[in-house]
Amino acid sequence: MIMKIEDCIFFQLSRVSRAGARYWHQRVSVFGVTSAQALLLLCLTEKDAVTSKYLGSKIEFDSATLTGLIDRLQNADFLERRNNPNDRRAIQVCLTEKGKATSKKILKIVEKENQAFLSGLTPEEAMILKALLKKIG
Amino acid sequence: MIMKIEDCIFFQLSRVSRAGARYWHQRVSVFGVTSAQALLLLCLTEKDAVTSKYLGSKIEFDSATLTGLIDRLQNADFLERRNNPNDRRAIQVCLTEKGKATSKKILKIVEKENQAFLSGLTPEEAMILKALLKKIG
DNA sequence: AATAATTAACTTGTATGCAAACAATTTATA
DNA sequence: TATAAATTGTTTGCATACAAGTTAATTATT
Repeated sequence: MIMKIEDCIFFQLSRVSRAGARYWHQRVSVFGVTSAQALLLLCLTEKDAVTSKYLGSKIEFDSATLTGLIDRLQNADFLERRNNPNDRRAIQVCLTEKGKATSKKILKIVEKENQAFLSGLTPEEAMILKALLKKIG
Repeated sequence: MIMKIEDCIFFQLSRVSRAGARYWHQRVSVFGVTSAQALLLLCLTEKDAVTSKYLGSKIEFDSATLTGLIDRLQNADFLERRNNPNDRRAIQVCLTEKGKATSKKILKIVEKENQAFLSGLTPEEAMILKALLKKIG
């Protein structure tokens, strides 16, 4: 019954997630993208020319959030929407040349920045943390 | 170098934090508050009549975010701003009767909801996760 | 005391994040 | 095949989040 705010998982997740987003944003802002935009570009290096629905299932973003993210990345010429010939409801999200170049740069630093952000933990603790987070949801 | 999005700590933290916020929001929305507002009210059960600066250091919210949060909680009559006699720049954030009653209700469920949200983990794993999150930042 | 530097909170502008409602299209079913 | 149901993506409205700049008040320095 005596639960301090520091022991509340919802608070701790929010706190650390925000700290991570701030840190990650600082690293990728030199490429002209935000932290969420960088994650979306990373996603597209794994598989290009995908639907918004696919992206939603992959990074678990709401469709409305994705519309906005795709809008801003498209306006900044990192990607483009193409018509899907098989389904005129769907779109194809495709990286532009600028988007490909930028996502490669992000891919190059992501592992190092993961370690840097978790430098307060031992490598074993970092592995455990990632495994536990993966197990939730 | 081959880092999939599922192995990126920034993505995992964002994903699980959002899932937690959605879950927590569902539980506290019956009290008329959002997930962030519920955390702020919890914070005030520990110590009432505090400055915005104190709240910022306690839950690590930006001052601009806090102004908005306090605004909305004040408009819904959960708390009020009082003048601080010692420092006319500062405010005193004080729970109203409605705020006290509501924060007590939230305090009553927070432990159970913590366990429910982490039901996919063993109690040991849940403890380890909380300890590791606490260690970051 | 007069001025400079600092501080607390607020304002502004932009980007998530999500619920709910919507339009266009496709699929299922009568 | 005509219509109902489901699906894809967008729009709208609201609530975080945060950087940068502002105002009023306090503290430090000359």
